Amino acid sequence: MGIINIDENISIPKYRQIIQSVENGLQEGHLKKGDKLPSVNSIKNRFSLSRDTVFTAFGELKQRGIVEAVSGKGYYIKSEDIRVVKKIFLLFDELNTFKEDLYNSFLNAFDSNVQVDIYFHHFNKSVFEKHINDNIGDYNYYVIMPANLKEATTIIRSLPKDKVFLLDQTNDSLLEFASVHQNFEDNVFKGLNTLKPYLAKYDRLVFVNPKSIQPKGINVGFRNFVKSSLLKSSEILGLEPAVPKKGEVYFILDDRSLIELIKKIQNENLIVGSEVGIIAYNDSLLKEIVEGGITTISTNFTLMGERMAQMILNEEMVQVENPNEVIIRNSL
Amino acid sequence: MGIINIDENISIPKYRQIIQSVENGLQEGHLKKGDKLPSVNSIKNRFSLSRDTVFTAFGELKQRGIVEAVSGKGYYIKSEDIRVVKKIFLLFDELNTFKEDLYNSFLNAFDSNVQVDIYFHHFNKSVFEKHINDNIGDYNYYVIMPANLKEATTIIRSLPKDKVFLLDQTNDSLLEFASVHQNFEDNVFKGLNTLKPYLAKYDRLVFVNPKSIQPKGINVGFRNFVKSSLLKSSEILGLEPAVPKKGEVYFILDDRSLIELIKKIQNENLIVGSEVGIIAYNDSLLKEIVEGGITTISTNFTLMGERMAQMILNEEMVQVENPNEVIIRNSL
DNA sequence: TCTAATTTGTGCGTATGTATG
DNA sequence: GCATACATACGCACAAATTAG
Repeated sequence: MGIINIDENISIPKYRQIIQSVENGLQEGHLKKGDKLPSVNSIKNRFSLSRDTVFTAFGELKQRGIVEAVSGKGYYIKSEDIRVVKKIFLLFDELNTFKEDLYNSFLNAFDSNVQVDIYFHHFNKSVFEKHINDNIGDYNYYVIMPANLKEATTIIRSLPKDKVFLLDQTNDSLLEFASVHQNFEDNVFKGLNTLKPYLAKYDRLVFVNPKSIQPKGINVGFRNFVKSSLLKSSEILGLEPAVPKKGEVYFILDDRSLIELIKKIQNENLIVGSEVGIIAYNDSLLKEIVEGGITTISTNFTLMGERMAQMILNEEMVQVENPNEVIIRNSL
Repeated sequence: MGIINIDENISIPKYRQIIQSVENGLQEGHLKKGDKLPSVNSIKNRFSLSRDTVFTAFGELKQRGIVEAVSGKGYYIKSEDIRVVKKIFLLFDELNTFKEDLYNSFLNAFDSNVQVDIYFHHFNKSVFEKHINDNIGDYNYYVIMPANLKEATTIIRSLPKDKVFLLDQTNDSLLEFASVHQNFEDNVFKGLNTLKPYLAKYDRLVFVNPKSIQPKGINVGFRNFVKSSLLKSSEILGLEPAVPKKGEVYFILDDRSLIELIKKIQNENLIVGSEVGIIAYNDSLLKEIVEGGITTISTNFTLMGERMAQMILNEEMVQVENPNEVIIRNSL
C-alpha cells in the first residue's frame, strides 16, 4: 500500500482523497519534510485518473504550504505542520446538570482545530444505534456513554476499536474498549463505609432510587454495604408516599428528589444532620450550601472530562477508573 | 429493474414514487449506507421527467437525512433509517442548567419520527457561522439562539426565512424572524418594580454582572429601574473583592456567583432576608430551598420549549414574548 | 554536447452532476 | 420547463526544467 490511496466508489471527491492521503501520511509519520511525493503521472496511471485531478490536489497542498513544487523534478514535503480539523463524536445519555462540568472540561482541553459534536440517546436503544450507524466513518474519535444499554456492545463493535472511548459507565462485555468510567459498586460501598461513623446515630438507611436507568452498580454497592454493616434499611422507588421520620438517613440519587425530600423534612419540622440524615450521590453546586451543606458520594466530573480528553490526545487505549470523592458536610 | 421505479398511471405523485423507491430499496436491503444513487439526469431521461421532479424527491430525502448530496459527484445514502420524517436543527449558545428544562420540554413535544440535533456555538461567531453553513438544506427547521452575537443576522439570512425560529433572545435587526424570546429589559424593570416594596428596608442595590455575554437588556432594565426608583446602587463585575454589608440587596445572574455570595454572607454572620437581600435572575431547583428560598425574576424555560415546539408544529411565524415570573421567597 | 525520458506547468475543450432562480 | 452557474473529472497539446545515458 503506497502513500496515496483512492477508492473509486465512495462519496469523497478523488482529489480530496489524494489530499487526505498526504495528510494521513504526515500524521502517521510515513511522510517527513523533504520527502518526494509520487509523480503526477505515476499517480494518474496507477489509479487511472486525469492529470488534472492530481494537479487539483497537489495545487491545494501547495497553496496550503504543505508541499513544494520543483519544476522538472517533482513535489516535495515542505512542512509537516498541517492543520487538520479533528472531529470528535460525543454521545451522551441525557442532558443534565452533571454533564455541564463534564462537557465543558472536555471541550476546554482541546484547541480550536478540534470539533466536538454532541448527540443524546436518552437511554433509547434505537436512537443510540441510529446515531452511531449514521456517523460511522465521519469522525476521528467516538466518545460514548453506553449507560446501561444491553445492546450497546454489538452496536459499538461496528466502530473501529482504536477510535472508541467509553465515558462514565462500562461493563464486562465492553472491556475491549478504552474508557474513563466510574466503579459505581465500589464507590457506593466504600463511600458508605467511609461515612459509617456518621451513620451510628440513625437507625434506618433509606435508599431512594427513582429511575430504572440508573447504573445497577449503585444498587449492588448499597446492598453489599447494608449486608456488611447490619444496618436496618429499606429501598423505595419514589418519595411521594414517604414521610421522613426521626432517625432515618436517606441515600438519594437525583436533585429533584433531594429537593422534595428537604421540603418534606421541613414540613415535619425535623432537623437535617441530627434528626434526619442525607447522603446524596453526585456532587453539584447546590449541595455546597443547601441546609448548610449536603454530604455527597461523587465522582469528579471535571476530572473525568479532562482525563478523557488527555486519553484521546495521547491515544491511550486503557481503562481508567475516575477518582471518587466523599465530601462530608452538615447533613450527617 | 433498477432501484428507482415509476408508474405513470397510478395516483401517487411521481416525486413520491421516487422517494418510495429509495425507501423500499433500503427496507429490502438493496441499498446500503454509502451507495450511490442514479444521477438526477439519468432518472430524468429514463422516465422522461422534469429535473425538478427528481430534485423535489432527492431534496426531501436529503432533509430527512437519508441521502447526502456531494457536489460534482452525486447523491449517496447517508442513513438507512427511514423512520425519520422531520429533522430539526437546534443551535444553543452554551450548555447550562437552564437549558435542561428548555431542551427536554422542547423534545417531549415531538413524537419519535422527529429528529432533533443539538449544536453549541459558545458565543463564538465563527463556530456559529460554521454550524449554520454546514447544515444549510439538511433540516426542515432551524431553531437558533442568536444570543448577543452581532453578526448573527447576516449569517441567519442565508437560511430560508420561513424555516427559522429564534430562541431566548432576539433584537431589532432580527425582527423578520419568528421567535420565542425574553424581553430582558422589561422583565428586569417590571420584576424589580414588583419587588419594590421589599426593597425599602435595604439602602443599596448591588448588581453583580460577571459576564459580558449576558444579554444587555438586563443591564438596561436594571439601570432604568434604578433611575426611576431613586435607589442607591452599584454595579460590580465579579464578587471576589466584594464584602457583603448589612443593608445591601444583591441582584445576581448566575448560580456560581450566588453560591459565592451566600458563603460570604455566612462568613460575615449576616442574615439573608433581613440584613442582606438577594434577588436572582433565572429560577432553578436550588433556589427553591437554599437559605429558605431565593427570590427570583425568571422566565419559564419549560413553557419556552413547549411554545417553540408548538410554533414549529403549526408553522406560526410570529414573535412571542415568553412569560416572565417573579417568585418571592425568603431572601427579601 | 546532444538527446531522450521524465516531470512540472499551462491552456483549452468536453462531459456529468449539483445548486439556484 | 428552462437557463445559468459552479464543482468534479477526464483528455489532449505544448512549454519548460531536470536528469541520465
